[in-house]
Amino acid sequence: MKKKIRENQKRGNALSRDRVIETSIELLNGGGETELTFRALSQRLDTGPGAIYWHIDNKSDLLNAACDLVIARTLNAVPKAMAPDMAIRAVALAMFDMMDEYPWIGSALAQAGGKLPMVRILDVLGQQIQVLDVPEQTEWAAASALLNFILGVGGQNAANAQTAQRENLERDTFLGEISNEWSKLDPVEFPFAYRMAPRLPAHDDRADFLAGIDFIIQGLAKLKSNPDDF
Amino acid sequence: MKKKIRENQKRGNALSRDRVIETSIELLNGGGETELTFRALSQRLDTGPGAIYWHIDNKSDLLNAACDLVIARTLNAVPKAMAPDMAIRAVALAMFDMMDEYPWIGSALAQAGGKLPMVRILDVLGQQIQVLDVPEQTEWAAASALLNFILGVGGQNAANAQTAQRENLERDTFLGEISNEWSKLDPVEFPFAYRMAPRLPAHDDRADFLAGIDFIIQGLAKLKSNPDDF
DNA sequence: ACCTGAACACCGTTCAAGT
DNA sequence: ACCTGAACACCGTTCAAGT
Repeated sequence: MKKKIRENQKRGNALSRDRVIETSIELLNGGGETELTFRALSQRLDTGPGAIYWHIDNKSDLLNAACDLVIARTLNAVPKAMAPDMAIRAVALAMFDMMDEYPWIGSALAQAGGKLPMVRILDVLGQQIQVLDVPEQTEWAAASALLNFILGVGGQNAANAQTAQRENLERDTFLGEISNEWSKLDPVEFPFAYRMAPRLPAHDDRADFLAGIDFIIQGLAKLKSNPDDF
Repeated sequence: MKKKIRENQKRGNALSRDRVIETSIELLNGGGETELTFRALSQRLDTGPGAIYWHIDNKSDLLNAACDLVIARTLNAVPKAMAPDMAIRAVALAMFDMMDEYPWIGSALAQAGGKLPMVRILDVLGQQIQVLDVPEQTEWAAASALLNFILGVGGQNAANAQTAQRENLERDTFLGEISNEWSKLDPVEFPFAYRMAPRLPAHDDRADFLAGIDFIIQGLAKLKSNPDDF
């Protein structure tokens, strides 16, 4: 039996942190978090699982780095030369669209507290908040309110995508199922959900997201004009 | 060797869905998600792993049920006979305190899209939104903005708790570490985070959370008085 | 310095067999 | 109807051994 030749290093196919991360992103984009295993990854990189550990600390480091790369690229592509409130909307929408297209990002972000990917988003938001000229002691609360709302939406989106994948459903039929479940709830115990059930399938996630961002921005504006309310 | 007698069923120790869930909550409260395994659970219930599957579909069903029980109890204990905006604050704070004490709740919520525990929170918020008398087509956006913000904070809290546990740190020293990392960031690339770093250790999570809720409520109020802005 | 791949210590889940 | 516990098909991670 011929020995398998795999001298990647000498043939210019050398493993590198960047290649590991790029390939991880391919796997994640393709099939979500479930697809990213050290075995699948090493197979695609034509190497052994152990080799990856030379370039990466552990799985959470890997997920974090993959997430960070995608977020940095996305944030860089957002034009920000506009009024601060518009820039905040633009950044938020870019995050929404990214997490909508690649749900794994939302759950990766949820796992990385205070880490670089999160800090990137926070910082861009915070810069605009500064331009908005809110009182200094509320800058942090404002930026992290926006961030936490974005992370919350991204997390829910990721959870929905994963359930839909597990149950092998299209996104639309998945929403239909939830609507159906909600309409079977006790209208006395769950009046709101029961009432919202029929609206669920037709509603526009993206518009709702933007409305949420607007609530926060408007709340900030009100604080500026009426600081005694706070 | 004496045969181990374990006729739980006949001795009044019969397994039941409720007992499985209560015991799961004990494990989760004790050591977070890492502690909840079918092996640990079956050991504590003095049975085999397979027995649990007679009462429960799978792990996500289990986590969901545990989460739902805690949330239902917490929500029931919140007094809501007050002005709607105050009731919203009370509910939100109750959620915050619960997720602060038991971080696993935040991550369990993040995994359960559209499921009962989430619907409970949404519904209580939505009921108060209705009393607030916002335009009908923004009720949903308002309730889900509040919900997503709460879920975002809970998710971050859970992530922080887990990192702190993994690195065996107290909550305070953990914040100190993050502050330290942020102060080493490039102040040109991350001006906001760099500037916030020194404030991080002393800041009040709970107050920031409440401020975020207030931004949204104030944004809603502004919408009411000035609907053309939207 | 970097890679290999078998081995380790876990998981959730299944299922034939028991009572 | 309910429980038992070995077995299955996976994981992430380690590490002696290679180049």
